[in-house]
Amino acid sequence: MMSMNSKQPFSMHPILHEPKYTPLQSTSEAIRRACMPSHSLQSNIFAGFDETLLQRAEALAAVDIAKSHPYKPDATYHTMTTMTSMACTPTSSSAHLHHPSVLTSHHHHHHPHHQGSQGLDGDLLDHLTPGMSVSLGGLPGSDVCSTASHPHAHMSAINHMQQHHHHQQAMNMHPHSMGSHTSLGGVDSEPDPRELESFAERFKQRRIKLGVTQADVGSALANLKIPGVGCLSQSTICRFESLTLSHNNMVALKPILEAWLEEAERAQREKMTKPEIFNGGDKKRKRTSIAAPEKRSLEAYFAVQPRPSSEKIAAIAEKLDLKKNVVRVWFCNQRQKQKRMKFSATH
DNA sequence: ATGCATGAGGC
DNA sequence: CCTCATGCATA
Repeated sequence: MMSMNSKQPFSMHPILHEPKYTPLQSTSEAIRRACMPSHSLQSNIFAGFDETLLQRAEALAAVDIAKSHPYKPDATYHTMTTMTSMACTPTSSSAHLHHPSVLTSHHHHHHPHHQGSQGLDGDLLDHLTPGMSVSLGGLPGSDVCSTASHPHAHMSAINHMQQHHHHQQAMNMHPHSMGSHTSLGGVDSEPDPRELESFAERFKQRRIKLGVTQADVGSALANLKIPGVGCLSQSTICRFESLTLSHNNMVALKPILEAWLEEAERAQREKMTKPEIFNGGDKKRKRTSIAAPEKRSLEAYFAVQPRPSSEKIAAIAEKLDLKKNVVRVWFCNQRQKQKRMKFSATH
């Protein structure tokens, strides 16, 4: 996580695909964010609601937090409570033709246990502010993708198989060839976390050696034209390298990134000569920021009830003066985080 | 590097 | 409405 790859490739120009964006995003309603001075206890907003839980949660959280938490610096949004700059993230809504791919790898193996230990996510983020490699959008460089060029590509799923809650699972479906892994004895699956971890490390190292940013890799993936595989974002590449994806996701992505790496190094050998530039346009989307105090409350509620009902979410939203959907999504994301695998300790 | 968000697919 | 995989916007 703390590694930095400040790699800003010079000017490479691939031929890549175009940034496919969705011109319009959703989020229709506007954000009201009024200021509620009386944040403390003005409980009871909704009649039929059980506010006891909330109050207890807050109390609990207060204690918990107070007694032992340095807390994360993460919240850069200091205590300037709401109403500051953030505003709506409207960007209207409508179509969204994008469904990247759903690369999932089957076997879910759940580690029903601990792991992160972030009841309140204290160590979820120990990021140091790196300020590096951010070479998004625009020019995906990397001549790695020498040949072919073609605009967009994506969608299609390689395999989906998620959530099989209480059952055991497994079917098999794999992303497809490209040789990667074992497959010796039994089936081809090799969820071996150790291998994944080392691959991720190796991948990053070689990627940097190639002078390619995470964003470049993501874009370049489309050039591999692997059926069902389009490009990926810098975020995903970053998460892959830092192992902050679910195990299944790591397993599914590995062969793809492995293929890219192979191709990239091959291409590097026969060197470039395919100058071309390309650029993309842009669009905006605003990201909502939840202030630290609110975030603390959310964490408190989460500790007590990770899966609040719709009504509770509404009440919480009301109390914190956040949009209900923001709260709902926050809980979803929190659950994902709580669940996500950080192999480090799992073996 | 990560927070908040969207959307597909499942139940 | 959830889970999961991903992404945009940001710090």
